[in-house]
Amino acid sequence: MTAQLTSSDNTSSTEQCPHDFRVNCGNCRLNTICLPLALEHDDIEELDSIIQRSKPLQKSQYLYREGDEFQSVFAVRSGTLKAYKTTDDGREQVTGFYFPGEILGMDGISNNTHASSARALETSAVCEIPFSSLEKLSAVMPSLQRHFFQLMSREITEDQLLITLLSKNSAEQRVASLMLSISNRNSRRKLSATKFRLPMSRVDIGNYLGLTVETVSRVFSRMQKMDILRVDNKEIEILDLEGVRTLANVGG
Amino acid sequence: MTAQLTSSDNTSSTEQCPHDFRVNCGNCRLNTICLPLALEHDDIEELDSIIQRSKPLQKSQYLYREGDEFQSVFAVRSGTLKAYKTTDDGREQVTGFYFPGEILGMDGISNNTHASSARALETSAVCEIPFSSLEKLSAVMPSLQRHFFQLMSREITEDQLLITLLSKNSAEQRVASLMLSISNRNSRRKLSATKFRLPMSRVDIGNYLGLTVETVSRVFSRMQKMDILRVDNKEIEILDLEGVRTLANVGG
DNA sequence: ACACACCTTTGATGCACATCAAGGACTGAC
DNA sequence: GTCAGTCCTTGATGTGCATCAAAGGTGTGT
Repeated sequence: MTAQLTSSDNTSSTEQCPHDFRVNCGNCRLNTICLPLALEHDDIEELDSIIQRSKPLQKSQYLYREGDEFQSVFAVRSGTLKAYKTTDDGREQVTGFYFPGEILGMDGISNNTHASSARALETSAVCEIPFSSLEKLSAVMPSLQRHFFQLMSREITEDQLLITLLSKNSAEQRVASLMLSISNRNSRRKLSATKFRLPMSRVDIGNYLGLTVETVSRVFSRMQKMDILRVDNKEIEILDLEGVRTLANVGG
Repeated sequence: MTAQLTSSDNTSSTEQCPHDFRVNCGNCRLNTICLPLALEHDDIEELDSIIQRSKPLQKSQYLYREGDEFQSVFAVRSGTLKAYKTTDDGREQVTGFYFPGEILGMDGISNNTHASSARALETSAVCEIPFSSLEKLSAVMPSLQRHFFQLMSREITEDQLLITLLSKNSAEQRVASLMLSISNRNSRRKLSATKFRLPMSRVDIGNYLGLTVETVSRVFSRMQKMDILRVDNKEIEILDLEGVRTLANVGG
């Protein structure tokens, strides 16, 4: 990982608390994920100055709700959030899970209104980035403008992947794909790609993947019998990464 | 519709050909859809100067292919295009249909590579907007920057709608929703909201909606029996718009 | 330590849509 | 015009996942 730009005052104890909000972009562990930018030191400070950090969200607290006025996008600093829409007949559709370093809320730009709700799956801290400031800053920092175009474009391509998954793939392919996705996002954060704790419930997984809880549970059981996954409630261990990949693509 | 900004040289015969590429943004019939901007006359001319117009695409010709280097986004001037991804095992997933006034290609920004392919469903004309020029222009035209952020955000919210549709809704709800979507997009272009010709095949519809051709066909037949739709091959007439809306939301 | 609410698993049954199959309609080439 | 190819429709059958049902597990607050 790249060198810290500053050595600030929060190296007090053994390690900084992941939910600590007294951290700036320059010394944030996640800045290579959230801001893979060729920014000058001054630029980072300028960006840093518009970002608001606040107290962590507790589990199941809302970050924003569908219909709220859109003002900011958010970067996850710690924890996990889910975004979801409520359908006309009152059901939920989970549209994404957001891990540290990832940005959410961009679907609110088009109508100045959040198109989905977001809530914490566990205690989580976020950085709030007021969109109007971001727009102004983007106009004078071409690399920031480009970065946000790219972020939004990535959101589109990821949604397209999910569309394909839902439209064409079996229950096993869907669950295997999600496990791979989480695995990849963990390794990007230098965490284990094969052993992790799921922050979301089976209900949320099923909801995201267009399956019922029962089906998700059954798929996990089958994958255990195949010896490619070990499941202990929310603790997951991928025993055969290649096997999961095959299952995700070739399908079963 | 708003007044034309200029009266140019292409009012020759009765009406300008819809595929004519010698048209600029100022006098384009679609500019209230494509560019609902508070742009000054000079700004529109500047934007106009970066846009490239070329010969129409014939049916089934590619606009771009998955993996091509990304250089431009495109605005549809006439005709219809479909965008689709090819899955690992060689199947197609249609991710969207694009009608006149709509923008496609934005999924290529994130990796400088087109994430999907786009081809014409019928003879179609497009405006090519080189992205590098667009970026530069956006930095000095705040309303243009905002417009593109909004366009991309809208693409995200529309993908989320499709995700919900695929994940939660029955075959009838899906088909009814697509008919409504086409109806709405037609009326935005001052065309009939109840009578239109489908530019895409049943295969494409099924592919987009995650259904087989047979199911799409059967749903059309059922909707005819219910007297809410008249289907004659690709000619569609919505007989009971309220009925279609109910079917789309409440489902059946 | 207990109780209560919620989450997860497993089994039995049913159904919506896929698959397989075949005939008919449209389209373009010559 | 007619032929070949593609597209669309309809019917018969099969299956993957939803639904219904119930029991065991997990965590939390007191």
